[in-house]
Amino acid sequence: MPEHIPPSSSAANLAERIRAVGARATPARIRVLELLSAAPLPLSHHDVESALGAGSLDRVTLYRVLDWLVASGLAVKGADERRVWRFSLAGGGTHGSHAHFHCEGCGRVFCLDMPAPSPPPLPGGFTLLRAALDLSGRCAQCNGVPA
Amino acid sequence: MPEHIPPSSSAANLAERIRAVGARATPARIRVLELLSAAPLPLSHHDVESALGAGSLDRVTLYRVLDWLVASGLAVKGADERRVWRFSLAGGGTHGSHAHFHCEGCGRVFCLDMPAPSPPPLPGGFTLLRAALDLSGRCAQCNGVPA
DNA sequence: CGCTATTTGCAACCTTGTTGCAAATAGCGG
DNA sequence: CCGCTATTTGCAACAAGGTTGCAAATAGCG
Repeated sequence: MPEHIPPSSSAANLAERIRAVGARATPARIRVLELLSAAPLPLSHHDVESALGAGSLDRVTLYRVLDWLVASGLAVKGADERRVWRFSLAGGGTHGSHAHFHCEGCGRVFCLDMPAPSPPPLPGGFTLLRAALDLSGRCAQCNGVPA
Repeated sequence: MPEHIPPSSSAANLAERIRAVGARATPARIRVLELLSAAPLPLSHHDVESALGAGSLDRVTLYRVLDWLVASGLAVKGADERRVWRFSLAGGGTHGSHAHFHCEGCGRVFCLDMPAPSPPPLPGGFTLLRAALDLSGRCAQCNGVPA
């Protein structure tokens, strides 16, 4: 979720944003939010832990802070290709409509820019939150085509 | 992977297919293959374990059988939205064109009949094997709509 | 400054997945 | 049909990632 221009990443402003969702602006939350604001890519729990300096924040507290960020809508959580949870600031990119190509050879995922698929009809009672076109096959490299 | 007409799912034929890749046709492998053949959707390790009856097959053996199936090309492995590994028979279903709906509430997956999205342009050297439209949101039950 | 609900840290625990090794066995040749 | 050996299985132990309960610390109110 590359969103390189967060609204404001000063500690004071972050504290403000935290209080805005009705919670206490604690050092732990501010520091984690600062990190996420500065990160060009989604961070894993481990990334955050080591960026803060191991032991500087309890492992469990970090899990709770990250989950709280997601629950309060300040961050979003998604699994990467290696099934590691990664967190990034919310709001940034609704991510528009785009497709993923998954290579069955090397397992890498490529993002393709392409028009959104037309929203399909759903059974009654179902609500749609997200739609993704997932393609799979073999990438150029796995097909032996040089980059 | 709803492919309801697997090449052949009789135990004898599955044993044949296992020997064809140069390995021993053991009960564990045959039973797991049978399950995957019959499954309309990719199964998790846990799904298989409980379908076989807990304890009927050692936990570790099942991990090994599943990984062996993937290594030998009989099955494919992929992570679902909840980061759970799911296994399905390889090759079997070109799967036609249809979409999956993933409920973010209960985690269930529903198959929707719908026309295939038009095949998008791929970068040079890439080959397309499969295309799936993956929708997510909340199912009727999780929305409180009675069946 | 004092109070209380919210957060934190800790210790223990669960789940998922892996490793090493001894016992069982598929499938070969006789 | 029988024995043999490489392959599989089951077990026990371990490791990473994640969760829970509870007592101690503290943000932010008046």
